[in-house]
Amino acid sequence: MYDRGVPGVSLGLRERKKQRTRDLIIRTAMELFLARGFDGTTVAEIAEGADISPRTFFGYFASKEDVVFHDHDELVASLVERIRERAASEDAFDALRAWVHALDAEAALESSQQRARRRLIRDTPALSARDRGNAARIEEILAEAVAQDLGVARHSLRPHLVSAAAVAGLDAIARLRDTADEDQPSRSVDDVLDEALVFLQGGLAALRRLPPDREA
Amino acid sequence: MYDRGVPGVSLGLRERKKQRTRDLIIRTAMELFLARGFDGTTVAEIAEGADISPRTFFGYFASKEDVVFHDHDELVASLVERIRERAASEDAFDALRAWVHALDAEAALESSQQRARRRLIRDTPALSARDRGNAARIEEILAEAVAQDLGVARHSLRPHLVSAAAVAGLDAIARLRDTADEDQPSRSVDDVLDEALVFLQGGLAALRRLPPDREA
DNA sequence: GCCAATTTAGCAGTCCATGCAAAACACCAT
DNA sequence: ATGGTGTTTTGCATGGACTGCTAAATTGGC
Repeated sequence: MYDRGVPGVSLGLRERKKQRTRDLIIRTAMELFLARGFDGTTVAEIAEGADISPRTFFGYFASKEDVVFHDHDELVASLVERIRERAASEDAFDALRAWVHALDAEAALESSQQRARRRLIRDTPALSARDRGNAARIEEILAEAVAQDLGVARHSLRPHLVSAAAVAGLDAIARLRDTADEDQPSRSVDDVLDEALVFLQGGLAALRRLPPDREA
Repeated sequence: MYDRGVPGVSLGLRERKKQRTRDLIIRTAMELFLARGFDGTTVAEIAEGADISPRTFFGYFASKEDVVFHDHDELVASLVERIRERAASEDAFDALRAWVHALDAEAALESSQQRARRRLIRDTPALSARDRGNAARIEEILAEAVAQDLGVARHSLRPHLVSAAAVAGLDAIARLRDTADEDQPSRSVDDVLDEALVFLQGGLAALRRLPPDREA
């Protein structure tokens, strides 16, 4: 019943098949979404394309949207882990930067699909909404880590100011990837992240010259 | 056909009735939402309570969600106007602060309903998502104004860092209102806004000590 | 009171999503 | 290989948001 988290090893045949079906659904759905648009694609069509019954689709994904964000949980998990296991010398930003870097290396391989996906999300209102929800979750995670670093309460203002700015930086990076190599490579990921970090560290420094954060 | 924007005056009887129906729908819907939850209330029930046909409901609102955010358009319009008409001596933050203040004064009157509404939004996923979308729109507006102030391009990074932090401050203020007067009044609105402003101005100052913003 | 425009209603239909129970399937021990 | 067992898949029925179309009711102006 329990997956021991070791990937690729010792999955029963059953699990393998489930995994294959899941991948097939994702691949089929994405193709259709890109061809006909998200709203222009029905669950029934995805099911047909993936050779399963419509009902089965919902056994794999709770909603049509979930297919588009199929990797979000992993992504969040990896960020959480990276932050939780950061060295004592690392603050939350260092961990964030390292994480983005690692991600960037992976993503470069399949960047054309990634871009198509981001474009799809961008011009499908339902998906943009969901995407912002995902960003909000990341912001929350960062805020918590920053709160630790600063030694203040989880819900106090400063960590949220900081993490909001950091997420804005991440957003800019995503946008940057979308438009990359259409013209010149434009700014590098590091460049943007650096600027964001300078900004929020400067902001924190300014606050430190004031009375400390009161209240939750 | 055209509403000349003068409120309360010279609206034909037809428009008046429409307005009354609209208000009735809002009032009815909100009561039901608060009593049975957003998901636990059907459009059919709202229609029945407001004495209209279900079909007519959709003549007034494009979706069930829209009822909850019925005032969002006005709100955005008022912010846009306030920012557009700010004095030459005012920057975007000054305008924002003035706007929040004005809003705060109004809202104080019906704060109990406001709080109920915010609670509803907070614990209904669909509504939270929509709310974040609204916040994103405000962030966009602010970013544009800040870009003007800074004399940089609309889509460059800094305005977005700044406006993201500002919106985080607004968020904190909203949260603060939600929990207000359950215990002591806690921090004042100004207090939070000030801190946010110190933060982002400190951030900007730090950036100014670096090469200027390259690229869009 | 009548005409023209607008608002409301009714109806049929699409689509997402869910619960439930039967069928198909895979795994295991014998 | 065979039957038992747990899991996955499926079909069927249902509920609910939302839309297009068309007919009816209402309203304002004359």
